Amino acid sequence: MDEVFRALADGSRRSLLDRLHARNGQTLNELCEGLDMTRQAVTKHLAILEQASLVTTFKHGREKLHYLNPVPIHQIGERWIKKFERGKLAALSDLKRQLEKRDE
Amino acid sequence: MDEVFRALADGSRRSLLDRLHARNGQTLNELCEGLDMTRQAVTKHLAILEQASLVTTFKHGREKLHYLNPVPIHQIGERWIKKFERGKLAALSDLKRQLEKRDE
DNA sequence: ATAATAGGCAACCAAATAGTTGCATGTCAA
DNA sequence: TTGACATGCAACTATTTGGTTGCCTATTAT
Repeated sequence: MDEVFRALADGSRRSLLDRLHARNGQTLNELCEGLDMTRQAVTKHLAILEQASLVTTFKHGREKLHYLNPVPIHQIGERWIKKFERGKLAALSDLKRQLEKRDE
Repeated sequence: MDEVFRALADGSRRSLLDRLHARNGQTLNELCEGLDMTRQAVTKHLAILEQASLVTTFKHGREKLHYLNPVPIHQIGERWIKKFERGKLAALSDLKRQLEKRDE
């Protein structure tokens, strides 16, 4: 879980995930296109995404194909976001109360 | 959005959010209790959470009260996680297909 | 008034991060 | 078979990050 959060912390990596979400199974070079970064930098980002199991790769000849693994993102939604969704209204009313108290 | 992801990347910060989720409106010293970190380190983490609008603070005398702001977490769920939720099944079947192809 | 308490500020440090360049390897096509 | 293409590996660098220590300020309680 920690690795997933760390992987998602970087905007370049999130946009790589976006690209794969738009078109799954791209090669490294395809993923590099239009990015203001060297291929090696992209490789490193993809390695971090792979370590976090957000991306899975397959070798096809001399090409490396990158596929999105949707499971970890789903888990963050289920195990983390939803937990804070419960108690959201209570937290909001706590905040509101304090904001009003401030103006007394 | 970027600041929120960055803030969530650190485990100590996520556990501070957990603590506030368990009991809202804690002081700095309360949030420090039991943590293997100096008060100043905690202060820095809280500052990052505050910058990302995940936490809002109010001064009450010499104490500083910390309140959870549930909105950014909710937004990540809505704007980010849900986006990948759509297409999740397609991505999973892409993955499965490639895994099977590997064993040919 | 003064001591204790709650927190703030700034300088410093080590390790991690995001990026680079240069070169090597493996695969495909002419 | 040889050149072009796709990717891998390693060393190096600058910046960011997570943490520390030391001291200062503001508020409360005795």
